[in-house]
Amino acid sequence: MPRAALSEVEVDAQRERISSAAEGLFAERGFGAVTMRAIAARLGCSPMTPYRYFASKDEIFDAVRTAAFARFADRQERAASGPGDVRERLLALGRDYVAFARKEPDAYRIMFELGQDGLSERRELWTESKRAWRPMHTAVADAVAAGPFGGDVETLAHLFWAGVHGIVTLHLAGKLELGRTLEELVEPMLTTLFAGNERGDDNERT
Amino acid sequence: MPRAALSEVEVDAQRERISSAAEGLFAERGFGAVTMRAIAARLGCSPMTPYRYFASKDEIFDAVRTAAFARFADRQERAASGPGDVRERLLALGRDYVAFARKEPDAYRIMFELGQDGLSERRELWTESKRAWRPMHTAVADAVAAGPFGGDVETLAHLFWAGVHGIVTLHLAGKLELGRTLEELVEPMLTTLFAGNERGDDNERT
DNA sequence: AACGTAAAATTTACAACGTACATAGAAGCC
DNA sequence: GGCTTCTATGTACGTTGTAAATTTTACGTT
Repeated sequence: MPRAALSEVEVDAQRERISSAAEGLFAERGFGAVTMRAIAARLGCSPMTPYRYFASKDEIFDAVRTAAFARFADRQERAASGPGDVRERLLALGRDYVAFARKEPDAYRIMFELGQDGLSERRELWTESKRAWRPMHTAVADAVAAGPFGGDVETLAHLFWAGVHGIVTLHLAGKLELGRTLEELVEPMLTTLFAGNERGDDNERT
Repeated sequence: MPRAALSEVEVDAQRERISSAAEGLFAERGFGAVTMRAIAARLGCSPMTPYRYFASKDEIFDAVRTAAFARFADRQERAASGPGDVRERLLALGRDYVAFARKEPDAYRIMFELGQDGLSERRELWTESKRAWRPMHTAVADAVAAGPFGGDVETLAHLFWAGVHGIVTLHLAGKLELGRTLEELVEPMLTTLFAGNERGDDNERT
C-alpha cells in the first residue's frame, strides 16, 4: 500500500533531536527562549513538525525534564560509588547534589518546578526521578543497617533529601543572601542530621 | 492649570485595588488566569489602566508576592508569641510554616518561585521577606542563648529554615509520594536538627 | 460659565506565542 | 503511472503583554 510509516527507532530519533534542541535553547538562552518557532529554526524544520512527535510543547518540556533527571541520577550513582564509609558516602552525595545545582541551575529549576498547571508526569519522568533519589536513599539505609543511625529509614532518607533540597532551592530562589552560601550549608546540614540520629543518644523518635 | 494629578494616597489605593484583583484571580483560578485583561474585567476598567500604576505585569505580581510574604510573616510572628520554651516555640513555628503552605500552596509557590527571568525584587518585597524569616531566626538564636544549642547561630537558623522549606517544596513539587507526607516529616526534621545540635554531644562543628 | 490644558483612561494596533486545520509533498504498492 | 497514506508545511486563529495614538475628564484661569 502507501508510504511506509516511520519506524519506532526513527520516531525516537526525531524525538531525541527535538527535545535536545529544546534543551540547548533552554540552557543557552533560558526558559523564555524555548519556543516552538525557535526549536523549529534550530532544527531547520517548520514549527509544526515537532507536533508529529510530541502532542504539545509541555510534552517536549517533559522530555527535557526527564533528561535532566537522568543526568542527575547518573551523577548521584557515580558519587555513591566512591570510597569511604557510609558517612563519607552520604557527604559525597550531598556535595554532588549541590554541585549539580550549581552547574545546571536551570535544569534543577525545571526538575523541581513547583508546577501549578497540568504537570503531565510521564512514566519515564517518574522512573528517572526515582532513580535520582535512590542513591541517597540507599546510603541512608546502609547507614542505618551499619549501625550508626537509629530511627526510621524512610523518614530519615526523606530528611536528608529535603535538607539538601531545601538549601538548594533557597539558593536558587535568591533567598540565601543573608550571610550563608550554598556550599557553607550543605556539610553542616548533613552532619547535623547525622548527629541528630546517632545511636546512643536518647533521640528515639516514635 | 489643568486637571490635578492623582495624590499619592489615591495612587496607592489604586495599586492596592489592582494587586488584590490579581491576587483574587490567582487564588481562585490559578496562575494562568492572571491576565491583564482579566484583571481589567474584574476592576471594570480597560486593560491598559493598570499601566498607570504599575510598570508591567511582573510588577503587579511582585505586589502579590509581597502581600503573600506579609501574610506569612504575620502568621509566623503570631506563632512565635505562643507559650512554651524555646523548643516548643521552634516546633510551633515549623508547624505553622507547613500549615501556611497547606492553606495557600499557590501563594507559597510564587513566593519561592525559582525565578528564572528578571526578578525585579522591589525593596518592599525584600523587607517582608526578611520579616517572615525573622521569627524562626530569633527562635534559634534564643535557643542558642538559653543553652540547649551549640554551634553557630547563623548557620543553625539557616538549617532550620532550609529543612522546613525543603520539605514543603518537595511536597509542592509532588515529590512526596513515596510514603511520607508533609506533616509526617516536619516534626522529625525539627527534632532531628534539634538533637543534632544539643549541647553535651561532641558535635562541635567548626 | 466657558475655555484651555494636562493628566487619566481607553482604543487601537502589533509582534509573538501555542497550535488547529487544510494543504502540499513524498513514497510504497497495484 | 496512478492511488493511497503517511510526513511536512503553510496559513490562520485566538490570546498574550504592552507601545502608541486617541479620547475623555476635571481643574485653574479668564
